[in-house]
Amino acid sequence: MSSDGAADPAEAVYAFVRTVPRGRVVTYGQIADCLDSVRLTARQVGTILSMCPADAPWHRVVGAGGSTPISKRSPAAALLQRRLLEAEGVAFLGNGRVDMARAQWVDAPWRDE
DNA sequence: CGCTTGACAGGTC
DNA sequence: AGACCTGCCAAGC
Repeated sequence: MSSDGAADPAEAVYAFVRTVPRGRVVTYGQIADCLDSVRLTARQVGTILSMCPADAPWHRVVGAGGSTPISKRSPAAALLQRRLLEAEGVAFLGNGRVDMARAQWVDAPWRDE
């Protein structure tokens, strides 16, 4: 129905986070790296996610290292995120960080380490 | 058209 | 270990 369709980077981000399975998280940079089709940067992902609609599991998106930068803007949002993630079975570290080693979801085109 | 801002990332001090 | 700087790139004014 629209001529643009996939030209909307925001929709690509929402679509990506929707593909994240329950109990798994992704980082802003990871999204930007996988969505190279829309040439996004980690910053844009965050900005877009800030407008995130209710149908996008934004709580599965965390910063690098499993931190939640939203905590400075909205501590309530960070708490909600942690709540939702814990409810999904995501492992948390003692300092309020996600256990990336276990919860970070890796898509196919992940480079060799 | 250009400066400012921004849910980031990584490095340095 | 916390504070500060740069790079990235797009959207807003």
